[in-house]
Amino acid sequence: MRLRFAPSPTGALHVGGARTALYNWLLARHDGGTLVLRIEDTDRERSTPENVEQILDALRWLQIDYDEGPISQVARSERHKQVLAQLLDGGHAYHSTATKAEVDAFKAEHGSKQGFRGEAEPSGAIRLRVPDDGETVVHDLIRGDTTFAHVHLDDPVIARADGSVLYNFAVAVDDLDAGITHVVRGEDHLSNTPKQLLVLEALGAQPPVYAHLPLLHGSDGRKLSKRHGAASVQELRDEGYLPEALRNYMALLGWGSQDDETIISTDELVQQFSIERVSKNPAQFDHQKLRWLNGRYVRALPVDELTQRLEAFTGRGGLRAAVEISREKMQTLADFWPLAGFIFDGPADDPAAREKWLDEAGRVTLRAVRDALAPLAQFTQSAVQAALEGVVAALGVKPKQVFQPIRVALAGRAVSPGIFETLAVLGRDESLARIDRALRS
RNA sequence: GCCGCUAUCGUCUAGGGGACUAGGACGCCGCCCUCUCACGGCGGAAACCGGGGUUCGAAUCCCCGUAGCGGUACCA
Repeated sequence: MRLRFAPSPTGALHVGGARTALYNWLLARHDGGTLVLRIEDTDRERSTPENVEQILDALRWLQIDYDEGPISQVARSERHKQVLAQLLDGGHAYHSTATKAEVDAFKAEHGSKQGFRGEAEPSGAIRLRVPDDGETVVHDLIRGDTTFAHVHLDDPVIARADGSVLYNFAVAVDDLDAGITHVVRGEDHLSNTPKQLLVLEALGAQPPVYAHLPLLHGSDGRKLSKRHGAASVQELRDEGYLPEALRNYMALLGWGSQDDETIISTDELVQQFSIERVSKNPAQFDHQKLRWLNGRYVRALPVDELTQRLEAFTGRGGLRAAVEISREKMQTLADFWPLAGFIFDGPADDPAAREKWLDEAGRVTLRAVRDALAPLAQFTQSAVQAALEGVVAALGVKPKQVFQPIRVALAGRAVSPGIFETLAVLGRDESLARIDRALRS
């Protein structure tokens, strides 16, 4: 199998494109095949080096690698010109100066169901000659056969008047030259496929096998865009998602394993993935489910590994102890600092929490807590726990009445990692200092 | 407008003629666990787009309708 991922560098890589890349990668790795990366940069207006770099960066982060490329499509313009000449010589294509208005006029005259047919002219853009009769059938691994009657097709422009080639032509030639056996791409290309097939047929070439993936939609059922929150791979990375979790989630968007499992490692995906099981209907991208799935992956990570990732994510060091006590409460890497940042930056400022838990009764309790903690020989989690449970028993109050004031004194908020763990991580001096500060304020 | 694709809980899906009183997961609701928040456990509400066929029998096959989406560029 020779597959390809062929993004157009007109913006950041979005999850839709990332999923297409993933599916191609999964198929290539499953089969021991080859994945070719091609950059479809024939739109010179919108294609930029920055966008190319963004795509490469996104693929690197996702750990989706490729075996050949990246190949720039414009770099192949000599070959494209050569094939263009071949089609012109063979009478399969012709120059035409017909404008959009003229095409519309043609249809008005011949009926809206009649595709445009032009006359050969000495100059102008180049159109592919579509046969008047007959049909082109797209054989699709996911959708079965789709028939396109030639009479409905316009003679497509395959090269601009300046000689530069257009997508439907370049794709067909490049896939052919790269020896691509399977074209796996979004369903938005299904209607383009007969044009590409016609180019290949004019060249007398054998077409690849096609598989058109269902499109990805946002939460409102419409095309995924900025409106739906993070839509690019970079944004997802910045929101603290793990690449392995994102791969798992994207795989599930349009595909289900036989036993309908939800958590599937990348290795298992490589083993199980098959194009035949890809569904035909569009899927909506659901941040909620991704968050949940990411939480599962976060919790499955060894503490050292998670610490390393969080240190890279936050740009801070010495996080291990804080990570250990807060990992159960995180769903994304971005959740860490709001939850545990107080350990390093000092207590947060939450007036509502102070008012509720550091009232007169809270302060009385906090003093008792201080007296119980100060003389501890070992300031370990278990020693702290024993001491505090002693305070609870001695005061005869609910545990919460003792723990919440401590929590607010240490963290400045009513939410934090477990209180025994937090005290142990902060250590005696810092803990007592924070308690004293709370009592003074 | 024309061409085409699609149609199972709110969402992602399992299902490929009888095993379906339609299963799982996210989310939601309730209970349990509990020092907060989470995690975890248990339970619950929630779907076969509509209409015709085919068949002894249809979520599954066919047709029509409807809806959504895609294409219809000298964009990709």
